[in-house]
Amino acid sequence: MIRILIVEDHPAMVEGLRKILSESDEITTLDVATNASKCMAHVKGYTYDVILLDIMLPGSNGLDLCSEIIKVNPEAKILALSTYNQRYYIETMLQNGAKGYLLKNNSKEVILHAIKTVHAGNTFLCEEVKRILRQHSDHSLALSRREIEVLRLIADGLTNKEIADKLFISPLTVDSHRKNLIIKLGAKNTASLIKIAMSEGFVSV
Amino acid sequence: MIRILIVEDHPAMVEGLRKILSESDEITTLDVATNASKCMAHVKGYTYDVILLDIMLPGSNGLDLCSEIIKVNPEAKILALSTYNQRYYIETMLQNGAKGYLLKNNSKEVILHAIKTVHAGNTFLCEEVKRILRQHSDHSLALSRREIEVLRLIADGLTNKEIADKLFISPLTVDSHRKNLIIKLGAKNTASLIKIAMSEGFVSV
DNA sequence: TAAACAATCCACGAAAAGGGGGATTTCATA
DNA sequence: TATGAAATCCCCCTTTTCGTGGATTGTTTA
Repeated sequence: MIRILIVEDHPAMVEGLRKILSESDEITTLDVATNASKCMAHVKGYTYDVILLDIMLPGSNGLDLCSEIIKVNPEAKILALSTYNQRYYIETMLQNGAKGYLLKNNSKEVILHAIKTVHAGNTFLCEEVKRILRQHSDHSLALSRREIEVLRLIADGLTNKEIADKLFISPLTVDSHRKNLIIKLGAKNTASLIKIAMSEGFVSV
Repeated sequence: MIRILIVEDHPAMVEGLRKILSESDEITTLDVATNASKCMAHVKGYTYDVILLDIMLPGSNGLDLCSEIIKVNPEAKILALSTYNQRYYIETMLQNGAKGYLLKNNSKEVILHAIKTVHAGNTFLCEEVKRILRQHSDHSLALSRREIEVLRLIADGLTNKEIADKLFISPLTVDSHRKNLIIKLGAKNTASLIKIAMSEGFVSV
């Protein structure tokens, strides 16, 4: 029996998952957590076979929560389940230790198959996610830590000078980062840079 | 018996809604549509008591679909059901004829109550949506048609001159729109303008 | 019908960003 | 230990945006 923890804050979604999971006699939904702290409380008290983890949670996000869970239990088999198909989310989730990434528009069959795959110790990515990861895997989309930091400050409306003051570096350095960001994300200027950054999930709404 | 059409493309969500609705003996789920064209086919062939309409649909969006449905049946009682709490979505949905707006994080009780309220001919907005509509209702967030048009072109990386050429107006006019947009949305510059615009839903990802 | 708003256009100067270079240091890792 | 990437800093010149002010012509609508 595969024992599941569902981490999800939409009641209707929880009902649906419960229903779908109950149709398989290999799977049982043991617990449901509707936010990060409840999730951690469950994870600290019990070892689940698979954790179904949503990305958007009230007051926190699944990306950080994933790291937290892995810190407590490095063996945890986390399957991300999200509406969001942003590349950054997918990559960060996998970097943070998730064993799979599943979009919510998948059928019940795919959902069940994903859970079984992850439980068996393998990685599961749904088709659309695979496609997204293939896309521009050539044109270097990998942003450095500092670049992401600068990017978010730009999105908040700070100028090169203001960012420089905040990070204790030269405005010229910030300008270099900005130019590199524009090139890396294939933007035309700062405006489209922000649009792309948000589409990819680097900057959250 | 309140006859429902669910327009939603996440199988698990559909299952959950079916389950929740089936718990009320006043409500029955007659049909499910997973995209806009299937929805229109259903709406043209039958008159539902309430239509539960998701905003994010494959290849189209609930905003336009709402107008389409109202065009076919001006009496349709549409209840928007969405993850998205962007002000623009809420306002546009209501302008386009929806009778209610419900966020997916609401409990089954609220969902059932919303359906009954809309069916009874009243408007239903969940608490968070009411709160969002109250916020900055003072500071004029209403953008004109032209402003939204210009805003989206700015987000795509076009300069004032390029936008001017595209819209057959003077670059100075575009500049005026840009400045007004920055003031109206309370941005510091174009970068933060785009971030806010996307957060509010004026520009989609 | 007057007021309010949308959409258009303008001027001037300051500030910021963009384009195209180049360079050094540090740090991880292959 | 050499290679490469990340992070830092620099120059020159052009283009674009920003901040301040305006003004006119329509079209709703209270």
